[in-house]
Amino acid sequence: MPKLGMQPIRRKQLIHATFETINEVGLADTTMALVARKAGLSTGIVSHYFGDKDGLLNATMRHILRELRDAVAACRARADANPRAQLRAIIEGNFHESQISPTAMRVWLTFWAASMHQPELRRLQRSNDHRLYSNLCHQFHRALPLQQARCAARGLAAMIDGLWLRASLAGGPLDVDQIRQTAYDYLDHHLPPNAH
Amino acid sequence: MPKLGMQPIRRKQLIHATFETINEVGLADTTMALVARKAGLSTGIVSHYFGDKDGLLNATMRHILRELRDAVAACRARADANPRAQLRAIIEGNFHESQISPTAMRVWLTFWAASMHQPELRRLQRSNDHRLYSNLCHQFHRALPLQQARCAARGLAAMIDGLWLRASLAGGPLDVDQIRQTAYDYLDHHLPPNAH
Amino acid sequence: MPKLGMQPIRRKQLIHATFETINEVGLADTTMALVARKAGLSTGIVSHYFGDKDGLLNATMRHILRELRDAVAACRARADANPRAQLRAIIEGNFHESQISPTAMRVWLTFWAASMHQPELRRLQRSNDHRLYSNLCHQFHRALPLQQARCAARGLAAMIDGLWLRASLAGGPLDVDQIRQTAYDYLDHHLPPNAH
Amino acid sequence: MPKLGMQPIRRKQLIHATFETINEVGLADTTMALVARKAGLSTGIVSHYFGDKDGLLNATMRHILRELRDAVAACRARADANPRAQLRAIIEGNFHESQISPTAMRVWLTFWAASMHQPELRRLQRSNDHRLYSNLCHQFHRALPLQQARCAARGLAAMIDGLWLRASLAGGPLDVDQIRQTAYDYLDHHLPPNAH
DNA sequence: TATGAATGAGTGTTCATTCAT
DNA sequence: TATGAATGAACACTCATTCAT
Repeated sequence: MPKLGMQPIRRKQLIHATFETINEVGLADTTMALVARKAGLSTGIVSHYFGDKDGLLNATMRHILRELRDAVAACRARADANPRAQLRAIIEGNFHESQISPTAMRVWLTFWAASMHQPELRRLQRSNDHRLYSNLCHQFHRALPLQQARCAARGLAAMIDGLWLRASLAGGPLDVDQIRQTAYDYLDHHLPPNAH
Repeated sequence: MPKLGMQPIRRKQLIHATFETINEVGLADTTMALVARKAGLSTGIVSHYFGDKDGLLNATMRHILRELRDAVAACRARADANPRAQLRAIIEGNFHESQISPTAMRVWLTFWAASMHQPELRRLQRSNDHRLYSNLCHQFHRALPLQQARCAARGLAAMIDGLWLRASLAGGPLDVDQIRQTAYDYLDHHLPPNAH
Repeated sequence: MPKLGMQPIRRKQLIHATFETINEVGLADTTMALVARKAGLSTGIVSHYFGDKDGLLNATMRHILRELRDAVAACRARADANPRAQLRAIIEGNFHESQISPTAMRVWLTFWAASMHQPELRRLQRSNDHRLYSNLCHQFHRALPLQQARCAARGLAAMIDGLWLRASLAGGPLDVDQIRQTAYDYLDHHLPPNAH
Repeated sequence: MPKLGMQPIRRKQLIHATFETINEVGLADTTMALVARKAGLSTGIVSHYFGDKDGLLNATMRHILRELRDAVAACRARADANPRAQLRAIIEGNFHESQISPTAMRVWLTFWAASMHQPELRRLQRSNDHRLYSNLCHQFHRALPLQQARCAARGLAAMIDGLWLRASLAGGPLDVDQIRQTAYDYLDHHLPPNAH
């Protein structure tokens, strides 16, 4: 018998290598040979586990979005149940240590751009988008009338994406506190002062 | 007998064709042959006017940013000189008719992503970024203390970019009024009520 | 604990799977993985039993030719000993039920074509060819002078192969009676009327 | 301006190189690089003129069939109009100098085999088949009742194909006279003695 | 100024084969 | 005996670029 249970290990290896490669040279210059070499594997193995290049890229994007979702969920679970705390937790999750590395942001933006012309990536992107807006809207609505809640949610969602966007271009290390503070500041201006 | 003065005409033709091609098939699938065909010209002509592919892409990005800058400048020129009106004019310019077509947004995001790994594009991008922040900061500072002005400017810049970002993924026609309203709403919450 | 006596079983399974695969997708698209899957076995097993791909193909061709030879021999054994009956039996064997399925004909022609550039297959093909000619010649010679017998044998051999060839391209079910009749008709024109 | 009118020249070069390559190494080992090298051109040029490999192979098969058709037509034009002469001319054309080189026969059979699994090649093959049968049938019918004419035509068509088939496997130079004689002999046995 | 024929390096992908288990 | 993970050479095809005209 061959070594069993290699599939999840190899998949993780390759997804990680893809992630690193995209960060280093950009999606346009990411070749399967480069990814395979970074993973320390042969080129043929990629097809074995992911079918083709698109399969690998899809899996990588799924992985990124799942990690983001998990980070947000973890922050929210640790936070109080009141709207302000939950909204702060969503912001915190989106700019959590694990998420805001320059690498993560660059790759995330790369996939966002790619999703404009690749239906499968687009689907993933839009469902992720929608979840963020939906969560924000729900929490705002606990403290604001529906119309205002929707407006505030749209604004905060845009700001979170915009902060990622601008951070993706920054050269040096990010000032995470400042980024988070900008978003918290939005909250302070949009939630009623007495809201918890 | 060579026709004289063709250079600006051909350059415009090719930049326009590049713009359209990127919008239709994405940067990854934009080949010089495709661009040339859309422009109704031969493949060889591109090298003649732009040197190589990068030259064409740089020129195209410059063209886009210049149009954005002009739109903002025009809006500001028409507006009152007071901070609120100027800030609204900046927002208005960024989401002006000429700028917010789905096409423009997609191409703009495409270049943003590409700029992460191409120094020349990156330089263009960052200087454009900086101008937006700088303008916002200056206007906010006329109504707010420096620290608050900077924070508000960071927030609004992020929101403007974020609104573009989210709009780039939308399938159908954009609700421009809603987009603009979201940004105006930010202003209302961050400018002192009595500021003009 | 290795199962004993699997060899003949596995070989039959794999040869049959090869036969079916070639018929379905053609030799060019016949991969070992496809054959193995059709046999319900793993890819590695083929090398185990046949060494390599050529070994499998050689074995498959041998199998086909053996079946053809057996079909002819069986028909001849059932027939009268006189030349006409023997010649008809040879024709009958070549177009016997077991041989004239569209599948068999396609695979047979596939190997014929392949044999042009593969010495081992070529050897098999030529020896088979020669046997057909030789048998025909011998029987014709019992009723005709040598020169005429040779000519008739060449003609009938060519006709038999040609009928297979043309049948291999037919789309629908074959009109076996018509095929056989065409060959019998040749006999009637070339054997002396009084020959038995 | 670039050199004009290269298209027909290059196409001929490449088709000829394909023909030679298939003859030498077989279709399975015919790579585009091999063909291009034999033509003294680069690999990219093939796509430029034929789209892809299938396009090149289709064009090559078309070329072969056209040459065969032309050879037959030329022989028939030179022959008397009576059925026997026309039938002999058809045989002569099919085994004309230009057609019966071992090379031509091998390539012809190669395409026949390939046509079993490639719809476009199959279409070409069948239309060619049908023309041969149709021509034979028409001429036989001038000397025989319809039913017998059809039977004779089927037989001669099969014999012609069979003679090609058997010749394709011959190692050395072909005995063309013997091949032709075998087919003429068929005629003599199937046409009424007094037919012209 | 403009063409498009021609190049050839580089890509994703396939697949026979090997081998540890 | 049997598996299937893993390899890497070979393939068809793409495309930016060059250049004779």
